Amino acid sequence: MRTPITERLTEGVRTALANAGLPEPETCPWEIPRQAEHGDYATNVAMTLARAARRSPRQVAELIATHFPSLREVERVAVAGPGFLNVFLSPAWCTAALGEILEAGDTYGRGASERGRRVRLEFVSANPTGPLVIVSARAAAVGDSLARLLRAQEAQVTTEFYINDAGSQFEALARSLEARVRQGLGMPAELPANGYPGEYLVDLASEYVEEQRARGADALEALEALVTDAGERERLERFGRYAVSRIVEQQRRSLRDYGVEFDVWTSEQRDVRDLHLPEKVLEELAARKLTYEAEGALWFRSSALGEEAGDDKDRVLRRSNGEVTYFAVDVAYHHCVKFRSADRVINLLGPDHHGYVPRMKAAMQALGHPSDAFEVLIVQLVTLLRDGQPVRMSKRQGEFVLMEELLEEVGRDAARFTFLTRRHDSPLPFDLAVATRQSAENPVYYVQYAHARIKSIDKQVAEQGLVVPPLGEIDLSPLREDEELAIIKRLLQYPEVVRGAARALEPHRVAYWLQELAGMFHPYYKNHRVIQDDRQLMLARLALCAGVGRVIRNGLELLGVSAPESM
RNA sequence: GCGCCCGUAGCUCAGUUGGAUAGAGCGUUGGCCUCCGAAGCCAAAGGCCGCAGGUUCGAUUCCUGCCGGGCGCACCA
Repeated sequence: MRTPITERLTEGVRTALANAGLPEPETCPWEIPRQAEHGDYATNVAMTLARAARRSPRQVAELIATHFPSLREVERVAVAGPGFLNVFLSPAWCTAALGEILEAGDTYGRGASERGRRVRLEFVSANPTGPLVIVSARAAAVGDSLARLLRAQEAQVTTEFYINDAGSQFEALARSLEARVRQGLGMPAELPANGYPGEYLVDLASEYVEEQRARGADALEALEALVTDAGERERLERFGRYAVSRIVEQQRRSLRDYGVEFDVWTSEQRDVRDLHLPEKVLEELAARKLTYEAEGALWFRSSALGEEAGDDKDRVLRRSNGEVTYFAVDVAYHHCVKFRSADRVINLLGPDHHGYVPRMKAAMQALGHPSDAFEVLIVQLVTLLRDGQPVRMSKRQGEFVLMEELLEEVGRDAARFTFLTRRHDSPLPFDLAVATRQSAENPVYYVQYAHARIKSIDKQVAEQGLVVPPLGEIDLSPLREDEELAIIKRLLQYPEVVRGAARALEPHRVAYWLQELAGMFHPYYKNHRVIQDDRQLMLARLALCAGVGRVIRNGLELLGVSAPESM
């Protein structure tokens, strides 16, 4: 499809308005009516234009309809209700368009609505204090799909995982590992009060001790010297860095198994603090007269930034003990790094961070970035159930369901698809027992099954030795059934679904749409035979099936879900 | 108390930047495999779209208030 159908229709409307001597509308929104009698596409431009045209909506609609140019795509234009314009597509054009869909192949559905935009997309960014849990799986599914959607619209996307390898949680992690190492060396040690009790740190500690042991007696002695003699800074550094690198490596592996890879892994310590970016940004804010000192600390005047960006109170940038806050570091990072290589910054955060959003927006705006250039999507919690009973997920208590376990239990495709059947800001109950027990009834299989069925038809054709000419030579005109036409029209909507999902940052739209497409294909398959004696009809139907299969595959690709040939 | 998000079928959720007679899956009930894959198809039942106002030709969608639920309100990250 060189130009989406709605653009052609809009051109038609503009031409008609010009011919009728009526004013131009700013936009011409097209919707797909629920009922077939209302056509394939409908618009309310006439109603929005009525005031400026000083005519009744119906009169405007009539004028547009009578002056509407003849287009190959359009069979007729009708006026209905208070002033709707209902457009009926030409069946002949639709069937011919199927050929174009097949020709476009894996590029069908791509668009250019985000062309030239550089997007920096951060998601998951779990603390490096333990393995990934199920919320991260949701964030990963949403974030990865968003990246795919935006890329399908020619945005230049950089995906990023931010590692919080500094600050108090980092220190708690380092102390926890140190305690476990002491225990591994047979020394008395207790976990710090705010430490991480999980078993994985015990394993990590014993691996660390083993590594040193394997290097020889010297290394082991050096380790013992470290825990007994070395200063606090050095111990924190050694154990903290080791724990973070191992845990991040594990997180990276889990994500890769899940089909999610990041372009950039950023270290808070190395890429922000060590470069003294926080100090730089504090100076910049000070130069703009947006900071002040009080109670020994340095504050950001976030409450004084106007209604839109305003925070409800001022925020501390540098504590009275001289350390910069996490907030200051984050502001520095966004301003000095992210915005230097992007004009649009999108962060996926958990609901526990939503109070944090206003101050970040305020800071970004204060530093001169357009208010809509920095976006935060809150990914709601996943409440995990097993047979209806809540599964507690607390790292502190050491009882939680890992992302790896989720993948093992319900599978990558089912997990990703399930996460993408809800809006990101809607809480998601996920019953592990149900998901496994009824995995065959999961919506993802409904969609995948349609694809597998189509592939199976192709196999049948090959086994029966039937010769299928190249697509360009197949006459598509035998596709005359209502269901066939409806399916083709559905396929023609696909590029706009993708564009809409990318614009709204809502991958779930694609998931829903695919379910509906599969919901049209399955009954069609039941009611009409593809392989049959009428060779012309068979070839045309094979082409239709190929179109459905292609769009399902393209759509699932945007969700990061596989399209199996058989299942 | 203040702020953000959410109240749609028994359950879980969609509802296309305000559109025409509100949808799907699960669950329930009843049918369909000598015919390209039954992970499928067909049918039935199920709704004051939380409540009350307002804006509009038109509201599940926007505004206000109330009721009910979740979350956040650190010199933590």
